[in-house]
Amino acid sequence: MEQEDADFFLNTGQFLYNVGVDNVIFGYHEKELKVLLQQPIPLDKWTVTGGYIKRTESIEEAANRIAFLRTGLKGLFFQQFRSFGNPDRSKDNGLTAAHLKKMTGLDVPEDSWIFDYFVSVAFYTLTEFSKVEPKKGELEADCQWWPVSDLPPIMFDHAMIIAEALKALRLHIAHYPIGYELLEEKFTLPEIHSLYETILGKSLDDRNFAKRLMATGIIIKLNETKKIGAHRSPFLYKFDKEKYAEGLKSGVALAF
Amino acid sequence: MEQEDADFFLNTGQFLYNVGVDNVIFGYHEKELKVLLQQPIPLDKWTVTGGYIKRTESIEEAANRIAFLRTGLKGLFFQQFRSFGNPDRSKDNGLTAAHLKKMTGLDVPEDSWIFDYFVSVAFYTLTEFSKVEPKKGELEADCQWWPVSDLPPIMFDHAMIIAEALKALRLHIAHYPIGYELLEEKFTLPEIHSLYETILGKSLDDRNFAKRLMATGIIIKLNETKKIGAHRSPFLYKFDKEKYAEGLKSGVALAF
DNA sequence: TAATATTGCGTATTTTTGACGGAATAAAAG
DNA sequence: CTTTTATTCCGTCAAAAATACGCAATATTA
Repeated sequence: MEQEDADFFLNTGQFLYNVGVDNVIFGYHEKELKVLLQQPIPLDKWTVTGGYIKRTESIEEAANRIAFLRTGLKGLFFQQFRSFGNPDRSKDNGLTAAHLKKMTGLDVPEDSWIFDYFVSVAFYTLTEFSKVEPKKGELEADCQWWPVSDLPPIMFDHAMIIAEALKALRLHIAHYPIGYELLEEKFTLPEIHSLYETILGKSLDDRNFAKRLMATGIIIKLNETKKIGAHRSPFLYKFDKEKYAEGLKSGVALAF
Repeated sequence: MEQEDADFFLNTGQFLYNVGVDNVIFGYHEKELKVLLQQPIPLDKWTVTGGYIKRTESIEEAANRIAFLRTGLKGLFFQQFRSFGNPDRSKDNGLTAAHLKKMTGLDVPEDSWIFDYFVSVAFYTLTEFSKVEPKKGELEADCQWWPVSDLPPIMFDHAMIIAEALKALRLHIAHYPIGYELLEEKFTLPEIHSLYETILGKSLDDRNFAKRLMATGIIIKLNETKKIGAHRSPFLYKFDKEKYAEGLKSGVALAF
Protein backbone atom coordinates (compact mmCIF):
# COMPACT_ATOMS: atom_id res chain seq x y z
CA MET A 1 0.00 0.00 0.00
CA GLU A 2 2.78 2.40 0.83
CA GLN A 3 4.48 1.66 -2.45
CA GLU A 4 1.20 2.16 -4.29
CA ASP A 5 0.76 5.51 -2.62
CA ALA A 6 4.25 6.61 -3.47
CA ASP A 7 3.68 5.47 -7.04
CA PHE A 8 0.74 7.80 -7.19
CA PHE A 9 2.98 10.85 -7.05
CA LEU A 10 5.09 9.41 -9.85
CA ASN A 11 2.09 8.28 -11.93
CA THR A 12 3.20 4.85 -13.03
CA GLY A 13 0.70 4.95 -15.84
CA GLN A 14 -2.67 4.53 -14.28
CA PHE A 15 -3.81 8.14 -14.64
CA LEU A 16 -4.01 10.57 -17.54
CA TYR A 17 -1.62 13.51 -17.46
CA ASN A 18 -2.68 17.12 -17.70
CA VAL A 19 -6.38 16.44 -17.50
CA GLY A 20 -8.68 15.77 -14.58
CA VAL A 21 -12.25 15.97 -13.43
CA ASP A 22 -13.89 18.37 -11.01
CA ASN A 23 -17.31 17.60 -9.64
CA VAL A 24 -19.48 20.21 -7.94
CA ILE A 25 -21.72 18.14 -5.68
CA PHE A 26 -24.92 19.93 -4.69
CA GLY A 27 -27.29 19.01 -1.89
CA TYR A 28 -30.36 20.73 -0.49
CA HIS A 29 -31.12 21.03 3.19
CA GLU A 30 -33.25 23.31 5.31
CA LYS A 31 -34.08 25.64 2.46
CA GLU A 32 -30.44 26.05 1.57
CA LEU A 33 -28.44 24.84 -1.39
CA LYS A 34 -25.21 23.23 -0.20
CA VAL A 35 -22.04 22.26 -1.98
CA LEU A 36 -19.63 19.55 -0.88
CA LEU A 37 -16.12 20.93 -0.55
CA GLN A 38 -12.82 19.38 0.42
CA GLN A 39 -9.75 20.82 2.02
CA PRO A 40 -6.57 19.62 0.35
CA ILE A 41 -4.34 20.89 3.11
CA PRO A 42 -5.12 21.84 6.66
CA LEU A 43 -5.12 25.52 5.88
CA ASP A 44 -8.07 27.75 5.26
CA LYS A 45 -8.74 27.06 1.60
CA TRP A 46 -11.21 24.64 0.04
CA THR A 47 -11.81 23.07 -3.37
CA VAL A 48 -14.69 21.30 -5.08
CA THR A 49 -14.39 17.52 -5.19
CA GLY A 50 -12.24 16.27 -8.00
CA GLY A 51 -9.66 13.79 -9.08
CA TYR A 52 -7.68 12.22 -11.87
CA ILE A 53 -8.88 10.12 -14.79
CA LYS A 54 -7.85 6.47 -15.00
CA ARG A 55 -6.63 5.26 -18.36
CA THR A 56 -9.37 2.64 -18.34
CA GLU A 57 -12.34 4.90 -17.67
CA SER A 58 -14.31 7.62 -19.42
CA ILE A 59 -14.56 11.13 -18.03
CA GLU A 60 -18.13 10.36 -16.97
CA GLU A 61 -16.97 7.27 -15.10
CA ALA A 62 -14.31 9.35 -13.41
CA ALA A 63 -16.88 11.94 -12.33
CA ASN A 64 -19.09 9.16 -11.00
CA ARG A 65 -16.26 7.46 -9.17
CA ILE A 66 -15.33 10.71 -7.48
CA ALA A 67 -18.93 11.33 -6.43
CA PHE A 68 -19.02 7.84 -4.95
CA LEU A 69 -15.76 8.33 -3.08
CA ARG A 70 -17.03 11.50 -1.41
CA THR A 71 -20.68 10.63 -0.81
CA GLY A 72 -20.76 6.83 -0.67
CA LEU A 73 -23.66 6.93 -3.14
CA LYS A 74 -23.85 5.37 -6.61
CA GLY A 75 -25.92 6.29 -9.62
CA LEU A 76 -26.29 9.96 -8.78
CA PHE A 77 -27.51 12.40 -11.37
CA PHE A 78 -24.63 14.31 -12.90
CA GLN A 79 -24.08 16.64 -15.79
CA GLN A 80 -21.01 17.95 -17.53
CA PHE A 81 -21.14 21.72 -17.90
CA ARG A 82 -17.79 23.12 -18.98
CA SER A 83 -14.05 22.56 -19.06
CA PHE A 84 -11.45 24.89 -17.65
CA GLY A 85 -7.88 25.15 -18.82
CA ASN A 86 -5.19 27.77 -18.67
CA PRO A 87 -1.59 27.68 -17.57
CA ASP A 88 -2.21 29.87 -14.55
CA ARG A 89 -5.08 28.06 -12.93
CA SER A 90 -2.98 25.96 -10.60
CA LYS A 91 -0.33 28.58 -9.90
CA ASP A 92 0.18 30.31 -6.57
CA ASN A 93 -2.32 28.19 -4.75
CA GLY A 94 -0.14 27.30 -1.81
CA LEU A 95 -0.30 23.56 -2.37
CA THR A 96 3.27 22.29 -2.33
CA ALA A 97 5.14 18.99 -2.27
CA ALA A 98 6.13 19.82 1.31
CA HIS A 99 2.49 20.02 2.39
CA LEU A 100 1.65 16.68 0.85
CA LYS A 101 4.80 15.10 2.25
CA LYS A 102 3.82 16.25 5.70
CA MET A 103 0.26 15.01 5.33
CA THR A 104 1.00 11.62 3.83
CA GLY A 105 4.45 10.88 5.15
CA LEU A 106 5.39 9.86 1.63
CA ASP A 107 8.06 11.11 -0.69
CA VAL A 108 6.48 13.70 -2.96
CA PRO A 109 8.73 14.96 -5.76
CA GLU A 110 8.76 18.72 -6.29
CA ASP A 111 8.08 18.16 -9.96
CA SER A 112 5.36 15.56 -9.47
CA TRP A 113 2.89 15.34 -12.37
CA ILE A 114 0.12 16.54 -10.07
CA PHE A 115 1.59 20.06 -9.94
CA ASP A 116 1.49 20.35 -13.72
CA TYR A 117 -0.90 22.35 -15.91
CA PHE A 118 -4.26 20.57 -15.64
CA VAL A 119 -7.28 20.95 -17.83
CA SER A 120 -10.35 20.25 -15.73
CA VAL A 121 -13.54 18.78 -17.13
CA ALA A 122 -16.21 19.98 -14.75
CA PHE A 123 -19.46 18.28 -13.77
CA TYR A 124 -22.13 19.01 -11.28
CA THR A 125 -23.85 16.26 -9.33
CA LEU A 126 -27.15 16.39 -7.47
CA THR A 127 -27.82 14.32 -4.38
CA GLU A 128 -30.21 14.01 -1.49
CA PHE A 129 -28.44 15.79 1.33
CA SER A 130 -29.61 13.52 4.14
CA LYS A 131 -28.27 10.35 2.52
CA VAL A 132 -24.71 11.63 2.25
CA GLU A 133 -22.00 11.07 4.77
CA PRO A 134 -19.08 13.09 3.45
CA LYS A 135 -15.84 11.09 3.26
CA LYS A 136 -12.52 12.81 2.80
CA GLY A 137 -9.83 11.35 0.56
CA GLU A 138 -6.36 10.32 1.64
CA LEU A 139 -4.85 13.53 0.35
CA GLU A 140 -7.41 15.76 2.00
CA ALA A 141 -7.68 17.16 5.46
CA ASP A 142 -11.45 17.47 5.47
CA CYS A 143 -14.64 17.21 3.40
CA GLN A 144 -17.95 18.81 4.29
CA TRP A 145 -21.04 20.66 3.12
CA TRP A 146 -21.05 24.43 2.78
CA PRO A 147 -23.99 26.68 1.98
CA VAL A 148 -23.64 28.05 -1.54
CA SER A 149 -24.59 31.46 -0.22
CA ASP A 150 -21.85 31.46 2.40
CA LEU A 151 -18.71 29.76 1.12
CA PRO A 152 -15.33 29.56 2.86
CA PRO A 153 -12.17 30.79 1.07
CA ILE A 154 -11.85 28.86 -2.19
CA MET A 155 -8.66 27.63 -3.83
CA PHE A 156 -7.56 27.77 -7.48
CA ASP A 157 -10.30 28.93 -9.84
CA HIS A 158 -12.85 26.82 -8.03
CA ALA A 159 -15.01 29.79 -7.04
CA MET A 160 -15.58 30.29 -10.75
CA ILE A 161 -16.27 26.60 -11.22
CA ILE A 162 -18.94 26.70 -8.50
CA ALA A 163 -20.46 29.84 -9.99
CA GLU A 164 -20.58 28.27 -13.45
CA ALA A 165 -22.05 25.06 -12.05
CA LEU A 166 -24.81 27.05 -10.43
CA LYS A 167 -25.44 28.92 -13.66
CA ALA A 168 -25.66 25.61 -15.52
CA LEU A 169 -27.98 24.18 -12.89
CA ARG A 170 -30.30 27.19 -13.18
CA LEU A 171 -30.35 26.89 -16.94
CA HIS A 172 -30.91 23.19 -16.72
CA ILE A 173 -33.79 23.46 -14.27
CA ALA A 174 -35.75 25.44 -16.84
CA HIS A 175 -35.58 22.58 -19.32
CA TYR A 176 -35.43 19.43 -17.26
CA PRO A 177 -37.03 18.11 -14.08
CA ILE A 178 -34.37 18.03 -11.41
CA GLY A 179 -36.25 18.17 -8.13
CA TYR A 180 -36.20 14.40 -8.16
CA GLU A 181 -32.51 14.25 -7.34
CA LEU A 182 -32.52 16.65 -4.42
CA LEU A 183 -35.69 15.79 -2.52
CA GLU A 184 -36.71 12.77 -0.52
CA GLU A 185 -38.95 10.26 -2.25
CA LYS A 186 -42.12 11.84 -0.91
CA PHE A 187 -42.31 15.58 -0.62
CA THR A 188 -44.88 18.32 -0.20
CA LEU A 189 -45.67 21.09 -2.66
CA PRO A 190 -44.23 23.76 -0.34
CA GLU A 191 -41.01 21.73 -0.16
CA ILE A 192 -40.44 21.50 -3.90
CA HIS A 193 -41.64 25.07 -4.27
CA SER A 194 -39.04 26.21 -1.81
CA LEU A 195 -36.34 24.14 -3.56
CA TYR A 196 -37.02 25.91 -6.83
CA GLU A 197 -36.99 29.29 -5.14
CA THR A 198 -33.66 28.47 -3.54
CA ILE A 199 -32.01 27.29 -6.74
CA LEU A 200 -33.32 30.14 -8.82
CA GLY A 201 -32.71 32.68 -6.10
CA LYS A 202 -36.07 34.38 -6.48
CA SER A 203 -39.58 33.95 -5.19
CA LEU A 204 -42.15 32.18 -7.29
CA ASP A 205 -45.88 32.61 -6.96
CA ASP A 206 -47.04 29.48 -5.15
CA ARG A 207 -50.30 29.09 -7.09
CA ASN A 208 -48.70 29.47 -10.50
CA PHE A 209 -45.82 27.23 -9.48
CA ALA A 210 -48.14 24.39 -8.46
CA LYS A 211 -50.22 24.84 -11.58
CA ARG A 212 -47.28 24.55 -13.93
CA LEU A 213 -45.57 21.79 -12.05
CA MET A 214 -48.71 19.67 -12.14
CA ALA A 215 -49.19 20.52 -15.83
CA THR A 216 -45.93 18.74 -16.64
CA GLY A 217 -47.52 15.51 -15.49
CA ILE A 218 -44.29 14.30 -13.88
CA ILE A 219 -45.47 14.40 -10.30
CA ILE A 220 -48.26 12.45 -8.66
CA LYS A 221 -50.40 13.57 -5.74
CA LEU A 222 -50.61 10.93 -3.02
CA ASN A 223 -53.47 10.32 -0.67
CA GLU A 224 -51.32 11.08 2.34
CA THR A 225 -50.45 14.20 4.20
CA LYS A 226 -47.45 15.22 6.20
CA LYS A 227 -47.77 16.47 9.76
CA ILE A 228 -45.96 19.77 10.08
CA GLY A 229 -47.07 20.87 13.52
CA ALA A 230 -49.42 23.70 14.16
CA HIS A 231 -50.63 24.09 10.59
CA ARG A 232 -52.73 22.55 7.90
CA SER A 233 -51.16 19.27 6.80
CA PRO A 234 -49.87 19.46 3.24
CA PHE A 235 -50.40 16.58 0.83
CA LEU A 236 -47.44 14.44 -0.17
CA TYR A 237 -46.35 13.98 -3.78
CA LYS A 238 -43.89 11.77 -5.60
CA PHE A 239 -42.34 11.75 -9.05
CA ASP A 240 -43.81 9.60 -11.78
CA LYS A 241 -40.62 7.72 -12.63
CA GLU A 242 -41.50 6.99 -16.24
CA LYS A 243 -42.63 10.48 -17.10
CA TYR A 244 -39.68 11.87 -15.19
CA ALA A 245 -37.24 9.80 -17.27
CA GLU A 246 -39.02 10.90 -20.41
CA GLY A 247 -38.80 14.51 -19.30
CA LEU A 248 -35.07 14.16 -18.79
CA LYS A 249 -34.68 12.94 -22.35
CA SER A 250 -37.01 15.12 -24.32
CA GLY A 251 -37.06 18.14 -22.02
CA VAL A 252 -39.78 19.73 -19.95
CA ALA A 253 -40.65 23.39 -20.12
CA LEU A 254 -40.54 24.70 -16.57
CA ALA A 255 -39.42 28.24 -17.10
CA PHE A 256 -40.23 30.48 -14.16
CA MET B 1 12.68 22.22 -39.29
CA GLU B 2 12.98 18.51 -39.78
CA GLN B 3 14.23 18.06 -36.25
CA GLU B 4 11.36 20.15 -34.93
CA ASP B 5 8.90 18.01 -36.83
CA ALA B 6 10.40 14.80 -35.55
CA ASP B 7 10.33 16.25 -32.04
CA PHE B 8 6.60 16.71 -32.43
CA PHE B 9 6.02 12.98 -32.40
CA LEU B 10 8.08 12.67 -29.24
CA ASN B 11 6.54 15.72 -27.56
CA THR B 12 9.58 17.40 -26.11
CA GLY B 13 7.39 19.26 -23.68
CA GLN B 14 5.59 21.89 -25.68
CA PHE B 15 2.17 20.19 -25.69
CA LEU B 16 -0.08 18.80 -22.99
CA TYR B 17 -0.51 15.04 -22.91
CA ASN B 18 -3.86 13.25 -23.03
CA VAL B 19 -5.90 16.36 -23.72
CA GLY B 20 -6.58 18.29 -26.91
CA VAL B 21 -9.04 20.61 -28.57
CA ASP B 22 -11.52 19.94 -31.35
CA ASN B 23 -13.14 22.83 -33.13
CA VAL B 24 -16.24 22.43 -35.28
CA ILE B 25 -15.99 25.32 -37.72
CA PHE B 26 -19.34 26.27 -39.26
CA GLY B 27 -19.93 28.40 -42.33
CA TYR B 28 -23.08 29.29 -44.24
CA HIS B 29 -23.27 29.38 -48.02
CA GLU B 30 -26.04 29.11 -50.55
CA LYS B 31 -28.68 28.25 -48.01
CA GLU B 32 -26.60 25.45 -46.59
CA LEU B 33 -24.78 25.10 -43.29
CA LYS B 34 -21.23 23.87 -43.91
CA VAL B 35 -18.62 22.42 -41.64
CA LEU B 36 -14.87 22.55 -42.22
CA LEU B 37 -13.39 19.06 -42.13
CA GLN B 38 -9.88 17.75 -42.51
CA GLN B 39 -8.57 14.45 -43.75
CA PRO B 40 -5.76 13.14 -41.57
CA ILE B 41 -4.75 10.46 -44.05
CA PRO B 42 -5.47 10.16 -47.73
CA LEU B 43 -8.19 7.62 -47.19
CA ASP B 44 -11.88 8.20 -47.11
CA LYS B 45 -12.35 9.41 -43.54
CA TRP B 46 -12.56 12.94 -42.21
CA THR B 47 -12.33 14.69 -38.86
CA VAL B 48 -13.30 18.09 -37.48
CA THR B 49 -10.43 20.53 -37.12
CA GLY B 50 -8.45 20.04 -33.96
CA GLY B 51 -5.07 20.02 -32.36
CA TYR B 52 -3.00 19.90 -29.22
CA ILE B 53 -2.74 22.40 -26.40
CA LYS B 54 0.53 24.24 -25.82
CA ARG B 55 1.74 24.43 -22.26
CA THR B 56 1.73 28.21 -22.52
CA GLU B 57 -1.82 28.70 -23.73
CA SER B 58 -5.37 28.30 -22.45
CA ILE B 59 -7.84 25.92 -24.06
CA GLU B 60 -9.61 28.93 -25.59
CA GLU B 61 -6.34 30.16 -27.08
CA ALA B 62 -5.74 26.70 -28.50
CA ALA B 63 -9.20 26.65 -30.11
CA ASN B 64 -8.56 30.08 -31.55
CA ARG B 65 -5.14 29.15 -32.85
CA ILE B 66 -6.58 26.10 -34.58
CA ALA B 67 -9.34 28.15 -36.18
CA PHE B 68 -6.72 30.58 -37.45
CA LEU B 69 -4.55 27.80 -38.84
CA ARG B 70 -7.44 26.38 -40.87
CA THR B 71 -9.24 29.55 -41.94
CA GLY B 72 -6.58 32.26 -41.89
CA LEU B 73 -8.99 34.40 -39.87
CA LYS B 74 -8.52 35.84 -36.39
CA GLY B 75 -11.02 36.86 -33.76
CA LEU B 76 -13.78 34.51 -34.86
CA PHE B 77 -16.73 33.82 -32.61
CA PHE B 78 -16.32 30.53 -30.78
CA GLN B 79 -17.97 28.69 -27.98
CA GLN B 80 -17.04 25.70 -25.89
CA PHE B 81 -19.89 23.18 -25.75
CA ARG B 82 -18.70 19.87 -24.29
CA SER B 83 -15.72 17.61 -23.65
CA PHE B 84 -15.38 14.06 -24.81
CA GLY B 85 -13.29 11.39 -23.19
CA ASN B 86 -13.29 7.64 -23.07
CA PRO B 87 -10.58 5.07 -23.65
CA ASP B 88 -12.14 3.80 -26.86
CA ARG B 89 -12.60 7.00 -28.74
CA SER B 90 -9.33 6.82 -30.63
CA LYS B 91 -9.27 3.08 -31.09
CA ASP B 92 -9.71 1.27 -34.42
CA ASN B 93 -9.64 4.44 -36.44
CA GLY B 94 -7.09 3.33 -38.99
CA LEU B 95 -4.61 6.10 -38.24
CA THR B 96 -1.24 4.44 -37.70
CA ALA B 97 2.38 5.41 -37.30
CA ALA B 98 2.99 3.90 -40.75
CA HIS B 99 0.47 6.27 -42.34
CA LEU B 100 2.05 9.31 -40.76
CA LYS B 101 5.55 8.11 -41.60
CA LYS B 102 4.55 7.77 -45.22
CA MET B 103 2.89 11.19 -45.28
CA THR B 104 5.61 13.15 -43.53
CA GLY B 105 8.72 11.15 -44.30
CA LEU B 106 9.58 11.42 -40.62
CA ASP B 107 10.22 8.79 -38.03
CA VAL B 108 6.98 8.21 -36.14
CA PRO B 109 7.21 5.94 -33.10
CA GLU B 110 4.49 3.31 -32.78
CA ASP B 111 3.93 4.42 -29.22
CA SER B 112 3.96 8.13 -29.95
CA TRP B 113 2.00 10.21 -27.44
CA ILE B 114 -0.44 11.21 -30.17
CA PHE B 115 -1.90 7.69 -30.28
CA ASP B 116 -2.70 7.80 -26.58
CA TYR B 117 -6.08 8.23 -24.87
CA PHE B 118 -7.10 11.83 -25.51
CA VAL B 119 -9.76 13.85 -23.79
CA SER B 120 -11.07 16.39 -26.26
CA VAL B 121 -12.43 19.79 -25.26
CA ALA B 122 -14.80 20.69 -28.07
CA PHE B 123 -15.68 24.14 -29.41
CA TYR B 124 -17.70 25.36 -32.30
CA THR B 125 -16.64 28.38 -34.31
CA LEU B 126 -18.73 30.53 -36.63
CA THR B 127 -17.30 32.23 -39.68
CA GLU B 128 -18.32 33.96 -42.86
CA PHE B 129 -17.96 31.27 -45.49
CA SER B 130 -16.77 33.50 -48.30
CA LYS B 131 -13.82 34.89 -46.33
CA VAL B 132 -12.30 31.49 -45.59
CA GLU B 133 -9.68 29.80 -47.67
CA PRO B 134 -9.29 26.39 -46.04
CA LYS B 135 -5.65 25.53 -45.30
CA LYS B 136 -4.67 22.00 -44.46
CA GLY B 137 -2.09 21.23 -41.79
CA GLU B 138 1.18 19.42 -42.27
CA LEU B 139 -0.23 16.18 -40.98
CA GLU B 140 -3.36 16.32 -43.11
CA ALA B 141 -4.07 15.31 -46.66
CA ASP B 142 -6.89 17.77 -47.21
CA CYS B 143 -9.16 20.36 -45.60
CA GLN B 144 -12.45 21.53 -47.07
CA TRP B 145 -16.07 22.50 -46.46
CA TRP B 146 -18.81 19.90 -46.34
CA PRO B 147 -22.55 20.44 -46.08
CA VAL B 148 -23.77 19.45 -42.63
CA SER B 149 -26.66 17.66 -44.27
CA ASP B 150 -24.40 15.55 -46.46
CA LEU B 151 -21.20 14.60 -44.65
CA PRO B 152 -18.49 12.22 -45.86
CA PRO B 153 -17.47 9.24 -43.69
CA ILE B 154 -16.32 10.58 -40.33
CA MET B 155 -13.48 9.27 -38.18
CA PHE B 156 -13.38 8.62 -34.42
CA ASP B 157 -16.42 9.91 -32.57
CA HIS B 158 -16.39 13.09 -34.61
CA ALA B 159 -19.85 12.48 -36.08
CA MET B 160 -21.14 12.78 -32.53
CA ILE B 161 -19.04 15.87 -31.95
CA ILE B 162 -20.56 17.52 -35.01
CA ALA B 163 -24.07 16.51 -33.94
CA GLU B 164 -23.50 17.91 -30.46
CA ALA B 165 -22.04 21.12 -31.88
CA LEU B 166 -25.14 21.58 -33.99
CA LYS B 167 -27.35 20.92 -31.00
CA ALA B 168 -25.42 23.51 -28.99
CA LEU B 169 -25.63 25.99 -31.86
CA ARG B 170 -29.40 25.57 -32.07
CA LEU B 171 -29.76 26.07 -28.36
CA HIS B 172 -27.46 29.05 -28.46
CA ILE B 173 -29.29 30.75 -31.33
CA ALA B 174 -32.43 30.92 -29.17
CA HIS B 175 -30.66 33.01 -26.56
CA TYR B 176 -28.00 34.95 -28.41
CA PRO B 177 -27.73 36.80 -31.73
CA ILE B 178 -25.46 34.75 -33.93
CA GLY B 179 -26.39 35.75 -37.49
CA TYR B 180 -23.68 38.37 -37.27
CA GLU B 181 -20.91 35.79 -37.48
CA LEU B 182 -22.20 33.89 -40.48
CA LEU B 183 -23.51 36.61 -42.80
CA GLU B 184 -21.78 39.29 -44.79
CA GLU B 185 -21.77 42.77 -43.32
CA LYS B 186 -24.88 43.81 -45.22
CA PHE B 187 -27.64 41.30 -45.71
CA THR B 188 -31.31 41.17 -46.64
CA LEU B 189 -34.17 39.96 -44.47
CA PRO B 190 -34.75 36.91 -46.67
CA GLU B 191 -31.07 36.02 -46.26
CA ILE B 192 -31.03 36.07 -42.47
CA HIS B 193 -34.45 34.44 -42.45
CA SER B 194 -33.14 31.60 -44.54
CA LEU B 195 -30.05 31.29 -42.31
CA TYR B 196 -32.23 30.77 -39.26
CA GLU B 197 -34.38 28.26 -41.11
CA THR B 198 -31.28 26.36 -42.13
CA ILE B 199 -29.73 26.25 -38.68
CA LEU B 200 -32.97 25.34 -36.96
CA GLY B 201 -33.97 22.92 -39.69
CA LYS B 202 -37.54 24.15 -39.88
CA SER B 203 -39.48 26.84 -41.67
CA LEU B 204 -40.27 30.07 -39.88
CA ASP B 205 -43.10 32.40 -40.78
CA ASP B 206 -41.41 35.28 -42.60
CA ARG B 207 -43.66 37.99 -41.16
CA ASN B 208 -43.31 36.87 -37.57
CA PHE B 209 -39.60 36.33 -38.03
CA ALA B 210 -39.05 39.86 -39.27
CA LYS B 211 -41.24 41.28 -36.52
CA ARG B 212 -39.33 39.57 -33.75
CA LEU B 213 -35.91 40.15 -35.22
CA MET B 214 -36.59 43.88 -35.50
CA ALA B 215 -38.06 43.90 -31.99
CA THR B 216 -34.65 42.89 -30.60
CA GLY B 217 -33.28 46.18 -31.84
CA ILE B 218 -29.99 44.62 -32.85
CA ILE B 219 -30.34 45.13 -36.59
CA ILE B 220 -30.64 48.33 -38.53
CA LYS B 221 -32.49 48.83 -41.79
CA LEU B 222 -30.36 50.62 -44.39
CA ASN B 223 -31.55 52.91 -47.11
CA GLU B 224 -30.20 50.60 -49.80
CA THR B 225 -31.59 47.65 -51.64
CA LYS B 226 -29.94 44.64 -53.19
CA LYS B 227 -30.54 43.71 -56.82
CA ILE B 228 -31.63 40.11 -56.99
CA GLY B 229 -32.72 39.82 -60.60
CA ALA B 230 -36.29 39.45 -61.74
CA HIS B 231 -37.87 40.37 -58.44
CA ARG B 232 -38.61 43.13 -56.04
CA SER B 233 -35.32 44.39 -54.55
CA PRO B 234 -35.07 43.64 -50.85
CA PHE B 235 -33.71 46.21 -48.41
CA LEU B 236 -30.30 45.70 -46.87
CA TYR B 237 -29.73 45.51 -43.12
CA LYS B 238 -26.73 45.47 -40.85
CA PHE B 239 -26.13 44.65 -37.20
CA ASP B 240 -25.99 47.40 -34.63
CA LYS B 241 -22.59 46.50 -33.22
CA GLU B 242 -23.19 47.93 -29.76
CA LYS B 243 -26.57 46.35 -29.25
CA TYR B 244 -25.27 43.14 -30.74
CA ALA B 245 -22.41 43.01 -28.22
CA GLU B 246 -24.85 43.75 -25.45
CA GLY B 247 -27.13 40.96 -26.69
CA LEU B 248 -24.23 38.52 -26.58
CA LYS B 249 -23.60 39.38 -22.97
CA SER B 250 -27.04 39.65 -21.49
CA GLY B 251 -28.90 37.39 -23.89
CA VAL B 252 -31.59 38.05 -26.45
CA ALA B 253 -34.80 36.10 -26.59
CA LEU B 254 -35.15 34.83 -30.14
CA ALA B 255 -36.95 31.58 -29.59
CA PHE B 256 -38.70 30.37 -32.70
C1' DT C 1 -48.90 45.37 -70.97
C1' DA C 2 -49.40 41.01 -68.68
C1' DA C 3 -47.35 37.28 -66.18
C1' DT C 4 -44.41 35.68 -62.54
C1' DA C 5 -41.84 35.44 -58.47
C1' DT C 6 -40.54 37.63 -54.52
C1' DT C 7 -40.64 41.27 -50.78
C1' DG C 8 -42.99 43.57 -47.13
C1' DC C 9 -46.39 44.71 -43.89
C1' DG C 10 -50.95 44.55 -40.56
C1' DT C 11 -54.49 42.37 -37.99
C1' DA C 12 -57.17 38.84 -35.72
C1' DT C 13 -56.84 34.62 -32.83
C1' DT C 14 -55.00 31.58 -29.66
C1' DT C 15 -51.93 30.39 -26.06
C1' DT C 16 -49.10 31.43 -22.31
C1' DT C 17 -47.77 34.01 -18.50
C1' DG C 18 -48.51 36.83 -14.48
C1' DA C 19 -51.19 38.86 -10.75
C1' DC C 20 -54.13 38.34 -7.01
C1' DG C 21 -58.13 37.25 -3.07
C1' DG C 22 -59.97 34.28 -0.07
C1' DA C 23 -61.59 29.77 1.92
C1' DA C 24 -59.89 25.52 4.41
C1' DT C 25 -57.12 23.41 7.99
C1' DA C 26 -54.24 22.32 12.18
C1' DA C 27 -52.80 23.42 16.47
C1' DA C 28 -52.08 26.64 20.26
C1' DA C 29 -53.66 30.41 23.15
C1' DG C 30 -57.15 32.53 25.79
C1' DC D 1 -64.89 25.79 23.43
C1' DT D 2 -63.90 29.85 20.94
C1' DT D 3 -60.43 32.74 18.96
C1' DT D 4 -56.01 33.50 17.04
C1' DT D 5 -52.26 32.41 14.08
C1' DA D 6 -49.76 30.32 10.48
C1' DT D 7 -49.93 27.69 6.61
C1' DT D 8 -52.05 25.07 2.56
C1' DC D 9 -54.66 25.20 -1.45
C1' DC D 10 -57.57 26.60 -5.22
C1' DG D 11 -59.75 29.62 -9.16
C1' DT D 12 -60.35 33.73 -11.97
C1' DC D 13 -59.18 37.59 -14.66
C1' DA D 14 -56.10 40.62 -17.27
C1' DA D 15 -51.93 41.30 -19.87
C1' DA D 16 -48.54 39.72 -22.90
C1' DA D 17 -46.60 36.74 -26.19
C1' DA D 18 -46.81 33.50 -29.84
C1' DT D 19 -49.04 32.06 -33.96
C1' DA D 20 -51.79 32.17 -38.18
C1' DC D 21 -52.85 34.27 -42.22
C1' DG D 22 -54.21 37.70 -46.55
C1' DC D 23 -52.84 40.86 -49.73
C1' DA D 24 -50.62 44.88 -51.86
C1' DA D 25 -46.00 46.44 -53.75
C1' DT D 26 -42.18 45.70 -56.81
C1' DA D 27 -38.68 44.13 -60.33
C1' DT D 28 -37.90 41.80 -64.27
C1' DT D 29 -39.09 38.81 -68.33
C1' DA D 30 -42.28 37.35 -71.79
